[in-house]
Amino acid sequence: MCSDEVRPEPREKTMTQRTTDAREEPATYDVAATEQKWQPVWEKLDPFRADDSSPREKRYALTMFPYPSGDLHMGHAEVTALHDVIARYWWQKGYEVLNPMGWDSFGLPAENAAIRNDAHPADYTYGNIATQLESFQKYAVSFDWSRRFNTSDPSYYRWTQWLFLKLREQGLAYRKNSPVNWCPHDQTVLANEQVVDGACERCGAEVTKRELTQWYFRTTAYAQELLDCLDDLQPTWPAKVINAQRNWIGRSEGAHVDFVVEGRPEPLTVYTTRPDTLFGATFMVVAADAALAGELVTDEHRGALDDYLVEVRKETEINRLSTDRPKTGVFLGVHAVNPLTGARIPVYAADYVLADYGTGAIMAVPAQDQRDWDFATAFDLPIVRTVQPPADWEGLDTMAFTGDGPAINSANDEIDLSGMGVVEAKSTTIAYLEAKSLGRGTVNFRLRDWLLSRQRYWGAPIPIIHCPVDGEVPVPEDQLPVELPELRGADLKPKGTSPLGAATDWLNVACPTCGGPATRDTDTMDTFVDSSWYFFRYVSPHDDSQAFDPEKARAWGPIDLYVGGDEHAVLHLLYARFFTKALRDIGLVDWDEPFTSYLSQGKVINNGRKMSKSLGNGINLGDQLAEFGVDAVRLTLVFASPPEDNIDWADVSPGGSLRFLQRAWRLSGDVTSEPGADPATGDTGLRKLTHKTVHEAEVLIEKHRFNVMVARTMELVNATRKAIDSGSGGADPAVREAAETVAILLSLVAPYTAEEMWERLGHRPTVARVGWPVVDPALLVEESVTAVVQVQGKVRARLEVAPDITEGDLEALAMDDPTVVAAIDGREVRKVVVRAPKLVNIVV
RNA sequence: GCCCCGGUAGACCAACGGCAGAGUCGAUGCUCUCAAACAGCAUUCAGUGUGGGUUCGAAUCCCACCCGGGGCACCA
Repeated sequence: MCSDEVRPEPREKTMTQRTTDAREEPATYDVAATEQKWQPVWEKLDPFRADDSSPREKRYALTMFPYPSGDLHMGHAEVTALHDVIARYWWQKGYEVLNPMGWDSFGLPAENAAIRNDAHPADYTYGNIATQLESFQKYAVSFDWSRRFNTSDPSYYRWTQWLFLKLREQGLAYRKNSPVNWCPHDQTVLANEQVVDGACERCGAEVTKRELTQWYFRTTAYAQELLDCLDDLQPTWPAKVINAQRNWIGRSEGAHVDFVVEGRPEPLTVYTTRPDTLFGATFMVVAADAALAGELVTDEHRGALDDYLVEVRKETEINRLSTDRPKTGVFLGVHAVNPLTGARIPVYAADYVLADYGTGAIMAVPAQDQRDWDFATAFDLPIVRTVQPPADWEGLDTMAFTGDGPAINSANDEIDLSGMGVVEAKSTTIAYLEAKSLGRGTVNFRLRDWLLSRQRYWGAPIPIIHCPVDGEVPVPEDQLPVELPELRGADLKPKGTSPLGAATDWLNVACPTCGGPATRDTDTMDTFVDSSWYFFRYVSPHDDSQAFDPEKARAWGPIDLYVGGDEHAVLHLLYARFFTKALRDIGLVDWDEPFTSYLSQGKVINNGRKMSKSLGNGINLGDQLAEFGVDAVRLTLVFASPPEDNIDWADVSPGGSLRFLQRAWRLSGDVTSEPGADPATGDTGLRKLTHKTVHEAEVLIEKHRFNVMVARTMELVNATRKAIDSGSGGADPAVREAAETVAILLSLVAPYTAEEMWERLGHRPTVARVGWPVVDPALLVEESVTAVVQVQGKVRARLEVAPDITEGDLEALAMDDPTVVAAIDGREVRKVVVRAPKLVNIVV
């Protein structure tokens, strides 16, 4: 660290007890000793074990399970601290809470680390899991550890494989040959969701395309439902996640239009969102890398297409996505006929049209589409305006007009769109095309099927056997799991084909159908498959007869609250939603959606920047915990801001958090009444605040305003301190009630401090399960409130009035007030707005 | 370019359309101390990004713009 001099003093000074004066209570408690003291006690009490047969109402709280790369970091600390507020609150409120944790332990980092260190991915993985488990336990999150599992355990991935086969039976998993995203660094294919701005989501390498036969999940089968259900999730999911998913699914409405191609029996069908502009279609473009291009091209032009394809395949995704790149393409030597104008229009192949969207072909309308305009300009093709731009529009000779306006040049003997706006012209055209069987209105989605095979080692093998006679044969269920071959000492370096192919003993098997020689599928599944169903497994994690127990799934689920980062806004959350719907249709569950509500937490950053090795601004969680203790770090993370905001570690003060915790703890030493003392005999003012605080804390926790809940707890601590020092004193039972309430409130955020307080208050552990304080409604009622009297919106007087004062009484009182009378100054009162009991506004 | 979210004291953040300030950090001063740390007490500082509108009344609702964050994007 570079700033040693300005850092807080070492631990002994800030954290140990002060024992200078034997008569005085110690001013602070020893954080490290407290942590060591309570961990074994809690382990023995096991207070967070979820009981399937409990009669209490059930709640399922889930936080994203970690990938085991090294020890826990600030991000884990934040998400679990926030999540634990809710989970512990639910326990206190009397629910039976399922709050499980495990590890998402398949994946590339383990494999890459193994390659670097000449070790085995399993060693790296299980070593890190042990480290993280220990850290989690010290961090005192209310997880039910009896339910933990790892996705890389054969007892888990057996069921990942089984579910794959179930989806395949339903036609939801299939293999096809297609141009796919290829990461040249990791030497594997990637799903669409894993390509970010043309680069590999994991390693950042520029993605290229390859033509490969791969396994897919048919996510598009649920495109509409995935979109529709977002409406139901809207109130309980963050807007940004809903928005991201909507954009990703990308529904659009338009039409399929059939074009007759000269010398070809079947039509060339295009998808367009602007059927109203069909009169302006002056040429057509098919995706250069689509099979269609090869089918359409004449022999004369085939050479040119092949040359062009070589160029196209060389382009990286990043270049291809650049919109200011000049348009390129080749003429295919064929013509089609515009069904409305009868014009003969040329057909081109170009790389600005995508093979896997719509039909892989478009009608080009240069006057109303900028991309088509650019192509038409480059290839000197005709441009016909069919929407009239406004008179003062300056793009008339230079660009496409995509706005609304009256249709022009849009009439033939049978249909006349002239003067219609875009919306009307669209529906009129679609109706005409449908009547003439030339096309039909249709809906299209941007969402693609999920490419799930990976050419890497550390994942669940795809349970398929390829037989020269029987083709794709599923591995029989009783032979699951298909275990990963050990391949210890083998070369796992990415070679573009799966390392599993090298395990010949494993590879070669008898075909389950015909018994002849066959080979296993050598690809492994994307690790997002593992995490798409893990929340089901937690309901019956040790069941070796089924993936999960449907009865228990019904009893616990769906998940009441899911907490995680928004880097998974589309990836994991969309896949998990897809899996849930697929499993529902298979009949395994009755949930439509897995996550009833979702809390997306911000990131922990430092000095305005993301923490990173290269910037050297990383904050090490272990160091923070050693310096300030678990509770202070947790409190800091919860208190810093609303959960969804980023936390800049440079803006917060774990030292301040520790000081607050010590202040709170000190209350427990100053309480001199006995446990069970009747608070009703105590100071009413403090009691009112205590009950109000509990009441507000409930509302705030349910609204996920944890930072404000902590602020309210701080207020209660301050008021209790004041009561002890200069109020009713430490013997007042109301002070005990307040201190005990503080301990319970803190049990959600600072479990060690809360437990220590609870013990000093004369109770036995654990404070985490004593139950939420019962609010006495009588104590929430104020005897008097301050009413504000405004004249012309300016505050002129304050009146102490009864909370149930009538509007008439309040108005009379206000009009009698001398300062108000002075402010009115004899002017005519035009209007009096009364909002009893809080406000009167007099307008003159 | 299209779509979401946000902008309040020096910093982090609060405020059912009704007194802009709950809490924390920082700074400053004081008390305690031989001195310091710890602790305690007190003080400090914004009129809510900008401009309009609705309203008796706007940080809050509406419109436009600016700035920041995020999603989508050669998706026809």
